[in-house]
Amino acid sequence: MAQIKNNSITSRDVDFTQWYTDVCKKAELMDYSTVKGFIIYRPYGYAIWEEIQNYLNKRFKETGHSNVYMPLVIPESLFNKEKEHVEGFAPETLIATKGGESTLEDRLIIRPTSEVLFTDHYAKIIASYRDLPKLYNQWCNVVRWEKTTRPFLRGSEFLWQEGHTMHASETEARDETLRMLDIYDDLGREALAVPFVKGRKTEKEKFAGALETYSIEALMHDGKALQSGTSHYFGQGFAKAFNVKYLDKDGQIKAPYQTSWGVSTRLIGSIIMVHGDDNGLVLPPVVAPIQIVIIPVKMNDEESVKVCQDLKKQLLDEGIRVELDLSDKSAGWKFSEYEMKGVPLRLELGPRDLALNKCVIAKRNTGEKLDVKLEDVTSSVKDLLAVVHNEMYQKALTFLSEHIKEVHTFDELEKVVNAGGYAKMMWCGDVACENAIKERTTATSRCMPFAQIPFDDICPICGKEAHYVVLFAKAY
RNA sequence: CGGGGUGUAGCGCAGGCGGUAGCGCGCUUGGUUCGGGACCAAGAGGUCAGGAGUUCGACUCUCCUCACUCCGACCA
Repeated sequence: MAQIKNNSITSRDVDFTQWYTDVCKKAELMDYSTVKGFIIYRPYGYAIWEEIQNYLNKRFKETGHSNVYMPLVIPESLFNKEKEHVEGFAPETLIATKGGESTLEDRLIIRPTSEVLFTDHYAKIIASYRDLPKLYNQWCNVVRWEKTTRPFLRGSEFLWQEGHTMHASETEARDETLRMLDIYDDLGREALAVPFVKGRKTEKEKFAGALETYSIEALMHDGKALQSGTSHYFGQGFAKAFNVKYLDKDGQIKAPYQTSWGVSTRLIGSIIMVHGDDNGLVLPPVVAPIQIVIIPVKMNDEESVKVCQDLKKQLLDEGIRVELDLSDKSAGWKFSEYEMKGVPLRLELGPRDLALNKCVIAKRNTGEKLDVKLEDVTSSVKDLLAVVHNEMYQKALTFLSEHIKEVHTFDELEKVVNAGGYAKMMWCGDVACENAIKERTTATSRCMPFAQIPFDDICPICGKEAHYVVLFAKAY
């Protein structure tokens, strides 16, 4: 009945950082490799990523995007064409300088992002307004030479998708930027059970080379924010730098308007830190590699094993990701193991259940155990998966709303960000105020939320007139 | 790049006075178990991170190097 104390992981409230690392490893999501900052995505962790891919690929294709694949390397000469972009990424590029025995004249940058490659390619394939829009996406890995690394949150290499699009009009490109941000928001609400704050980045925080950057921000259990996805509007900057042009209907040569957008395996970190507890991972059903695990309580009881196998087949037929664990570990060990791995539902079945023609289904998120008649298992499981998702989302949403607080003074802001959560502040728009906040509290501006409802006239930092509602928080 | 920490069996850790290494978990085999991380028995498993120095002798002392990890500055 009672939750067993799990000695193998650190408690969340004792040391959140250690808890996070413990979960990543003990739930078998990843392992460290021999190269710093490069992790091994183990099958269970990679499967979560595959479920995220499934969701997004469906949405991307519905909205007219095609998947492509670009090279891993970017010639340095090409990379240098867009100035702000270069300055933003130069400090963290990994560069290949040698091919075989010969030194490379034009060094090859391992892509940190692929704006350059896409734009260069677009210059070749776009000639007419009839060629627009171009809606491409790629799933790949990128490399950024990070100083400090943490599994899924910040790695020298990570997996992501990057969409890159070209449009004939500014309006269309701006719409695209926001449409994709909405899809990310849907991903959070419908699949990850993670509520995001959507908004625009300040000048200081926006992407190198973009005119505008929008982001989805999630709030972790320890009160720190995590930028979980971004969508950028580039205007014609890259297009002009890379000489992308087309002949419009009116006979004029024009440069197209560009966007890019991406989410990465960082989302896995966000799932872990939003939903996890002291017994380990808690996975939202939509992306859980195993949605329900069946555990026969008495291993060598032929009758219950047979019923378990029948139930497994029924669930499989309904498209539910089910696993039946017939290994010779004890039932208690299995309970703990699948809790650690965050499996949303567990079905227990033993002789005592069989006598009553029922089984027990336990919900990972609440620990509740329910008696379910054997003939109702399939329909109950479907319902329960939906219930678990909703409960997880609502819980996270409540936590988020309780951790957004309006502040009117610097002291209040400091108190809020130190306690964990977002300080909602009216801001003048001057980067000097952002810098002052960062210096004193280490918190940064996360975004200017779309719902801009002013609640004060002056910026508490400098005392000048305030124009924007901004959220500040300590962030990963 | 600055500051700390750790490197001994797959994992987590002991160890010492300088004399060539041990515990727990895990793993293998056999048996008994099975409703919240079962138990018994028998096994396998080690260039003590690397290099140099001191010494008759270094896993232990000295110096250097490397790796990983955590905290800051930078980023998804």
